[in-house]
This record gives sequence, structure tokens and C-alpha cells, in this order.
Amino acid sequence: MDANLPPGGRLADFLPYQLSVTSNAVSSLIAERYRVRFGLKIPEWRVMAVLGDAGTMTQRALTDATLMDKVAVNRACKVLEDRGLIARRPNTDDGRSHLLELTAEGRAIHGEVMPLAREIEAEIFSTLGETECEQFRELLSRVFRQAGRMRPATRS
Amino acid sequence: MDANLPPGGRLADFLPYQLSVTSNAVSSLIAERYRVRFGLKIPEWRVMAVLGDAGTMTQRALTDATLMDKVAVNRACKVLEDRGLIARRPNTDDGRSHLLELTAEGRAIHGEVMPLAREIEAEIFSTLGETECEQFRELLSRVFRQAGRMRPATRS
DNA sequence: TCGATACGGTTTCTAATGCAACCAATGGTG
DNA sequence: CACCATTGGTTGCATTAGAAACCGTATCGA
Repeated sequence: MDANLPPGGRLADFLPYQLSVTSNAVSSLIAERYRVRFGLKIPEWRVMAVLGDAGTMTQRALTDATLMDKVAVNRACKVLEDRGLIARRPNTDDGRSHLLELTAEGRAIHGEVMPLAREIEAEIFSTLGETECEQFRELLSRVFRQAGRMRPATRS
Repeated sequence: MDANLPPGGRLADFLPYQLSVTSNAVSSLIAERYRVRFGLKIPEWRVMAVLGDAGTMTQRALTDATLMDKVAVNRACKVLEDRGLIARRPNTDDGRSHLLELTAEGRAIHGEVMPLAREIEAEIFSTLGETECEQFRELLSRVFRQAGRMRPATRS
């Protein structure tokens, strides 16, 4: 990051900028790999990851679990449903929502997708040692909470 | 981040995901503050930051310095020019490009903008100590370089 | 000098993202 | 039971980001 910037460039020292470009680089890298291999976009992949892990949930629960917008979740679910990777069942407890779960095919994909995810993760963070990874996690978590604390009171 | 996720949620342990949501939270926080106070969007702010620091450069140099797309730079410059914050001079060395620099008004805004940037940065990362901040920077930098190394050879 | 190629910048088009309005169902209150 | 506020989900719309096509200038080699 420093290499392609003129010396004395203050923008490059701005932490939110470093955070942004790094996240961007990592995200687009992963997005590309998922796209070529499974035809999945990141929101779709996130939904599958959570469903494969938790079993059955509503869209509402998915928005909580993925921290994505509810329309992003809705669209991802629609795509996955059209591809036959997830199925909707009526929710007897609440007629407004449906219960979503992976189909057999969905579970099969999930079984392939998750190892790839771990693989990519391991490759990207291979430059960090074990303890550094944990520390990175910890720092991110704290920054995230702090940002949440600073947000001007908007909760849907 | 852990609080609003069901226990055993594997997505929440996925480092790229943590990186993404954290970056997102920080970015939207900053974007909001700049919007209400200066009517500047992040790309515009970045251009101003670099110009205020480096003095005079072409759009091409700006894309290198900000790591933004060249059309993003172009649009940001157009907006800033319309607002009278930057000016274009013909480039005698190369007729294709222009030399961009802050106007007097632009420098005035820049003088207000940068302290606010540092202020927000300090607030967000106040949860991290001095050495932790430096370490966070270092880790981000390494991850960024690693992501660059893994990218499948596409450079415009 | 001429031609081909590359490059900076601009415009245009299309995909993605987010927001707000909207519909249907629920739950509480009188 | 009627009313109303709330919630899950959906749709439509506006804004944004990115890709590709395009134009004029520069550069390099014959």
C-alpha cells in the first residue's frame, strides 16, 4: 500500500482508508473465486453459510445473522430458491414469514463451499501467524463495537 | 458482533466477514459525518485530501494515490470543480491531461476537513491503544499486500 | 514522417446497493 | 370483535459503482 503512494501521502496513513481498501481487496478476491466456481455472490454465500450452520430460519433471522439489509437477504433467498438450493416452507407460527432451509442439493453445495471458504481465508491470512490472526480478530471486533456505539441512533 | 448472532454461528468467525462488516460500519459512519458537515462524499474527500497534501496532480496520479477507479476520480473531480473547490490548468507537458489543484476556497475547506478526519479517526480507534493502533495498521497492510499477491493478474 | 499502439480522460450502459413506500399478517387494547 | 400500531416481507425507485466503448493526444518504430 505504501509502495504506490507518494511519500508523505497522508491519506495512506488514514486508518479508515487502510481498512476500507483492505476490506475491498479481500472482498473482491473472494467474490471472484465464488463467482467462477459456484456462481454465487457474497450475499448468497452468506445466506447459505448461515442456513447450513443453523438449519432453519426466517428471513428476519437471516438479516440479524448476516448483518445485511433485509432486501439483500430477500433477493439472495430468491436467487437461491430459483436455483433449487434452498426451500421455503410455510411458517405455522407466523403466516407472514416462511421457514427457509437448504435442499439436498443446497447441502451438497454447502459442503463444498465451506471448505473453499476456509481455504481462501487461510491463504489470505497466511501472512499472519496464529496469534496475530486472533489479535486481528480482536481488534476488528473492538473497532466494530466502537463504530456501533458512535452511530447516531438508528435501529430498525 | 457476537452478541446478535446465535452461538455456533460460523459466519461470524469468518475473518473476511468480520473485516467487511467492520469496514462497512466505519465507512458509513464517516460518510455520514462528511455529508452533513461538508456535503462531501468519500471519493470527493479522498481527492481533496490527496490534492491538499501533494499540491498538484493529474487524474491519473490521483487514481494511483487513492486506489479508486479512474471514473470515480473523474466524477469526484467534476463535482469538486463545479463547487469551485479545485481548478484545472492545462498540462503543458501532456495535452491529454490537466493539472488539478485546490482553489483558495478548496484549501480553506481542506483545512477544516482534515482536522475532522483526524478527530473521527481518533474517536473510532480510541478503543485501541497507541501500540494497538500501530499493530492494526501493520496487520492491515500485510493482509492488503497478500490480497494483491493473490489477485489473478489484472492491472489497467 | 507516417502508422500503429498505448494512454489519459470522458461518456455511456449495465449491474449492484440502499431507501422508502407498500401489503399482508400479527398482537395488543378498548 | 373492531381498531390500531407493529412487524415480516416484497416491490419499486433512486443512487452508486464498475465495465466497456470512445476520443484525442502522445510515443515508438519503421
